Amino acid sequence: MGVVPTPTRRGPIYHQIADELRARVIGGDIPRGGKLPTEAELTAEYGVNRQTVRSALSVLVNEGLIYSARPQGYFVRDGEPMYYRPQREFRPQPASPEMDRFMSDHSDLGRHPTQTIEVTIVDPPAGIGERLQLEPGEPAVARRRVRFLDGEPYNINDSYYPLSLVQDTEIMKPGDIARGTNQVLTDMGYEQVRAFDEIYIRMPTPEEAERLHIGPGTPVACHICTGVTADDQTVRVTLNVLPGDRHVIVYERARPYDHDADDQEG
Amino acid sequence: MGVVPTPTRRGPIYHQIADELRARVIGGDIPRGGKLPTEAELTAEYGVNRQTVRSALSVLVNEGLIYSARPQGYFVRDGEPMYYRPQREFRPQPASPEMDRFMSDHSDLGRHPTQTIEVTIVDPPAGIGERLQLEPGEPAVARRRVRFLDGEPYNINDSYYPLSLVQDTEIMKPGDIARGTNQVLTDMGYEQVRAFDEIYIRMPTPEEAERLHIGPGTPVACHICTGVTADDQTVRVTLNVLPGDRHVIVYERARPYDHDADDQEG
DNA sequence: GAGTGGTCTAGACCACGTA
DNA sequence: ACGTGGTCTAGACCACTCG
Repeated sequence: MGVVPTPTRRGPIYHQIADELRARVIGGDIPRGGKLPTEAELTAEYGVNRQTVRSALSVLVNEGLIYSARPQGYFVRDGEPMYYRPQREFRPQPASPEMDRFMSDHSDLGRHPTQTIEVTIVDPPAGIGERLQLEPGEPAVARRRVRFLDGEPYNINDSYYPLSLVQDTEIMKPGDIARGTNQVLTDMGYEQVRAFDEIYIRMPTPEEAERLHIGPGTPVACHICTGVTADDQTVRVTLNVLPGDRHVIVYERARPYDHDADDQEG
Repeated sequence: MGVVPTPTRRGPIYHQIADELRARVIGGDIPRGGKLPTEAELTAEYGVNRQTVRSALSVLVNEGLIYSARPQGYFVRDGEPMYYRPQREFRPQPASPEMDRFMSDHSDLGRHPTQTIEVTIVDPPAGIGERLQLEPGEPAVARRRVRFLDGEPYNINDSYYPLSLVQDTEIMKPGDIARGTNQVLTDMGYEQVRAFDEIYIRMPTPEEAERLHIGPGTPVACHICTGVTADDQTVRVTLNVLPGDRHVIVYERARPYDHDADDQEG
């Protein structure tokens, strides 16, 4: 019944086929962006049913190693991720205050940044209300943005504010705010002096997958930033959703350190 | 042909079934840790073939929402992630220098931390050699650790050093180093004054999945830390692999900031 | 032994994009 | 028109764990 490529057959057939195809890809036999054999060819090559071949291929798709482009076939994934730099230090105002850092960072690189902004009053999603210290049922204002580079979605950036705080302020205005929303809050007497950052890693929800054009096998990082005033009042929660195939989160630490989860072993 | 649950049928049947089951889980009809109907029951309920039901369930498994525990059935995922805190600031030596931060952080919480350490001379994996500024073929020393909490794998922590730098030093010794490896390097005249951090998000390799007991639908964060001396010499690269279902990366920013990828919109 | 999910086969029809 | 992958059915055997 067909060629048995691995004499040491371990586990189900589709695992063996997936292992061999993975080795071909990683070993460079099939280059980046290259085309895999068709399902029919693999069916003949391994002498198994088409569904078995499909099971093997779906393993690699779910690993994010390959993708299918019907009806052209399966291809090895390619593409370098962008850099995502959480801001660590106080820095001077940018040259053009009407353009935010995302916009100015990327327009330098010859890429064309665009974004959509939408402001709504919402019942805050799970987790957001708690971080904003809202009573159950208390509404929040959501400034939702999707950012694009050269027309491709780059990330989701949704900021939430207590409605009681920002009602009838500039923050409710859809569209750019020249000063920046944090400055608006500062001018209102709510300067943020601390921020808590959390990064969760998970698979996208179907809604996120659609909003960001995320394919199978692609996780997202969920960066939640909570801004707090000197009075320990939470005035803002920002939710960033970053597709894993398009981002590297990078930052630099300028001071020496002695103890680090990375490398210290007492 | 069975009950059609959604009068507005969009897309393939297994998507519709997956959507309905997802709604049941998210809506709380099936609580955390609760059991889903069996494949046979769903087959009867929806009047479709078992493979169609399995396709729907595999969608939710790959989203990380449910898991299967044969032969008990499918269950809604549960479990709170641990905190992972990249160190940001200089901090004093811990009370017990022979125990690293991972160990002391978690023994406080009534969890039992353990780790395995293994030191080998290796041809550095892709990406590591470049970061260490090694010539092609030049070997590196790998200190590989897997850390456990209560016997369950928590993360992978592999540090790489140029062999030419650390040959015949304490770093080659498998097992704990009382001073800490960074202190050893400092005492050798290679104090690290800067570090570059990169976080990649992706699905685990099969080897990582096995080493860390990672189930389907669980992405990993890959935290790469590159330590540099005042002479711009790279003396260490650490590779952390964190399963997404067991970690939240958290940190606090103590200074105000005006421009931030999170929230600034000029 | 009974019931679960895991794997595999055989065959069929469809939607889609390219040629 | 053709070949691609996407979906679906029908039926079968297996390994495992539980009662």
